[in-house]
Amino acid sequence: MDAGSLLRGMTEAQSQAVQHVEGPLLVLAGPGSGKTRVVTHRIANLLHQGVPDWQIAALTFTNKAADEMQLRLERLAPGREVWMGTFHRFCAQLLRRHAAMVGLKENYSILDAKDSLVAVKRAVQLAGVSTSHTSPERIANEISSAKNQLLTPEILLSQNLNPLRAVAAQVYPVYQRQLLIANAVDFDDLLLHIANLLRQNPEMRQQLDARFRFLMVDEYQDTNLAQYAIVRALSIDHPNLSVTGDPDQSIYGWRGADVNNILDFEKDYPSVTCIRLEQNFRSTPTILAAADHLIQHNRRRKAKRLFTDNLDGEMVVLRHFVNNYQEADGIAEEIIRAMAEDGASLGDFAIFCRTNSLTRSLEHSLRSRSVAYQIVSGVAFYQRAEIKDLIAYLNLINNPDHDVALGRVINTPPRGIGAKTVEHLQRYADQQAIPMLEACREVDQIVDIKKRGKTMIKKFVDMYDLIASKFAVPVMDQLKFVIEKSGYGKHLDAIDKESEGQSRRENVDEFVNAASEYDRKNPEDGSLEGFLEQVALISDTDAFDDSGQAVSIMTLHACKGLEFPRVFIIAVEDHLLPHERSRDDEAQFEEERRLLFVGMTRAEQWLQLSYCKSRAMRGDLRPAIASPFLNELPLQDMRQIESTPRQDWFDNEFDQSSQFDDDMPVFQVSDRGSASSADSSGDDSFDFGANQAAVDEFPEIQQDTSDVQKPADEPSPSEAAKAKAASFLNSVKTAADLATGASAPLTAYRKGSRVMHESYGEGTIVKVSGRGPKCVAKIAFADGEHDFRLAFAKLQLLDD
DNA sequence: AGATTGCGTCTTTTT
DNA sequence: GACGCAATCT
Repeated sequence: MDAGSLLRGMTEAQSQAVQHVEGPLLVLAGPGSGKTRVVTHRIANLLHQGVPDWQIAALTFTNKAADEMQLRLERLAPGREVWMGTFHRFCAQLLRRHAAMVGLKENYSILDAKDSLVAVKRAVQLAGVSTSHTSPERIANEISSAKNQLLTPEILLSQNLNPLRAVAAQVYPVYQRQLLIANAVDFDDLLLHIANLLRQNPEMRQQLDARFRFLMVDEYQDTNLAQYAIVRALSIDHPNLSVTGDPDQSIYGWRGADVNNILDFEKDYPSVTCIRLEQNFRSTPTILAAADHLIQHNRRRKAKRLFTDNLDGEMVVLRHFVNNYQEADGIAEEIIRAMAEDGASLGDFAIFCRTNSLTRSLEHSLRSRSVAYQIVSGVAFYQRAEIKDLIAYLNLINNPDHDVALGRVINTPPRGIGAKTVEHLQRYADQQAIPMLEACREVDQIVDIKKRGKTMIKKFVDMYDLIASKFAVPVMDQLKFVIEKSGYGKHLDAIDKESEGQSRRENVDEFVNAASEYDRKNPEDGSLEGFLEQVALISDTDAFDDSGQAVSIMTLHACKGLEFPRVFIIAVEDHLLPHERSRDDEAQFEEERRLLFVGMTRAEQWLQLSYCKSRAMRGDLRPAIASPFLNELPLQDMRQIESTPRQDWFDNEFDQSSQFDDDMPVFQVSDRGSASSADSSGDDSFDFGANQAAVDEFPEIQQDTSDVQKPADEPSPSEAAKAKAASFLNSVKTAADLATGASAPLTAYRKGSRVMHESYGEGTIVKVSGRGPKCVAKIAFADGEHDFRLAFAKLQLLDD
């Protein structure tokens, strides 16, 4: 491809950016302004100008963004290999080469957030600090933010201001020391170590600066101090740094991102060329105007003018619903309607929400209508217990010092090595400052461990040596060997037999496939180490499949960088968007506004915002209030749809005869209103108004309730009991919704079991009898009919 | 040792 | 609703 055709169809501003070769470049790119296109074309142009592949590196925040760029570049400049990837991957690979300089070995492991929390907990114990007024999570958070700001343990100790920081400062050095012993790093360390290396080794910095002569950073508004330091250090002798971003899309302030990095870029590099991409090629003018209207309300902001030549489209919809179930149903219905009438396809739709927990009712509604969906960043595949277990085995093989991994597998499957024994092992390891596997090998030295424990540990070490002896074979073979020899396979089969539900074995098989896929892609340089690195740095957002025929559901954070023809944003309500934890601080409040801005600007043709009158959260039905952001939209130009209230059971007279009305739609059968959700009645933010009325009106029901929940030792109903009664009524309402002949996805507790979510899949309701706590529904499933009883707070499967 | 159960706590966003 | 923890049972 020649230089001329690289510019075809580009605006003046775009082609200027593409043609920029030497010197710092700042591209302020509004949403949908063709930023990725500009970046990839610029890389192609650099190559065309004779810049060697290896002198260029493009840093992104997600693997998906990197893959997308890679793909597009391949079309522009086939066969050229430019390094593209996330900040974390970039640092991980550099660190492999220079591990020794920070006291690590090159086979170091990367801890994910969960693993790192485990390590922090251990460090808290060892440091001997009290967590009475804080939690390991908070401490971990504090350490993480310290790392993001490039603060060493020493600095943190010297400037302890608030009590939480002071505690974190005590734990931080202990934690760091343990990570070194375990030959491991956490996510933040990847950046921190590299930033420190670059600062402390001028020679190495110089070399790398020369090596990565042309550096590009995407989403620059989301860089934190560590990332900033790295980028700057690599652009001193060769300041061919090009950054793209949009201050209005900065949504990671909570993670240490600093918008000033982009706002002050011109100060850092006075000779910068600044280009603004303000023309939007994505959305209709109506959508763009609504988003622009909103973002104008941010005070701390660089003024920007967004415009588009696109044709006018439908009005933005602002829709109100009675509750979240209706909201979910309404969206599902709209999707079905748009597909039937407007020729839309499943992949056109996306649903965004503020928090992950909001996806639940959506799932129910879509599944019950057989609308295919994918949840981006839901319960992650790699976070499932069985997958994490296997990864831990592999980690321990690759890095025998990995204590977190050892802690995870030493008694999984059960090998008779109990908590007490592990504790003794850990203490010994801490004393000797050695990894725990080492301690296992020296188990004879540990006086506290009984003979039986010693034998068990020796057996475990033998097993380890066996599975670790297969080093340097394809990862898939290694994995299969582990599954067989560790006894984990048998263990899994036992579990799968025990609980009929989803098969863990299937997940494991999928993981084995992933391993074989890795082997196939890396026939030469494939190694366990590489596989583990890839697995550690993969994010759930990356699993998003845009070719698939499915509706996409994701958080507002996950939607950045994506676009969809039709977008729904749900729960635009106060305390959710803006989130209650971000309401008080103005900077955070503005970030919430940007979050909504990002969501709105993903839409190409059609956009709906919705909010509810009440929303079920944590088992309780809570009143919801419209988001203040809604008043900042051009409402007169939008289509507002009010809810048409369904006959809600507790909104009206309690009419017993109509309880099992056959026409009543089935909403959701679930275990709403759990017994543990009590004691919230004292809280002003809870309103049991409607339910409370029912409680007062039907004392006999309340009597039933207290019978079920408490063995008659409480004389008069407390506020808490009333609240429990209210949520109980909620459950009864659910039973009332069971209409004969309807089909419903059913999730239930198995009687007497702690197993949550025993899913029975789709079933048809054959018969409903009784009511209240005695209500029994007979439901036919593929494997036959089962009776379900709605007991207090739980849907129970009766004995077979 | 291991399984089970009840209880208390926390629940935003993620590389 | 999810999870960790501690008390209790098998």
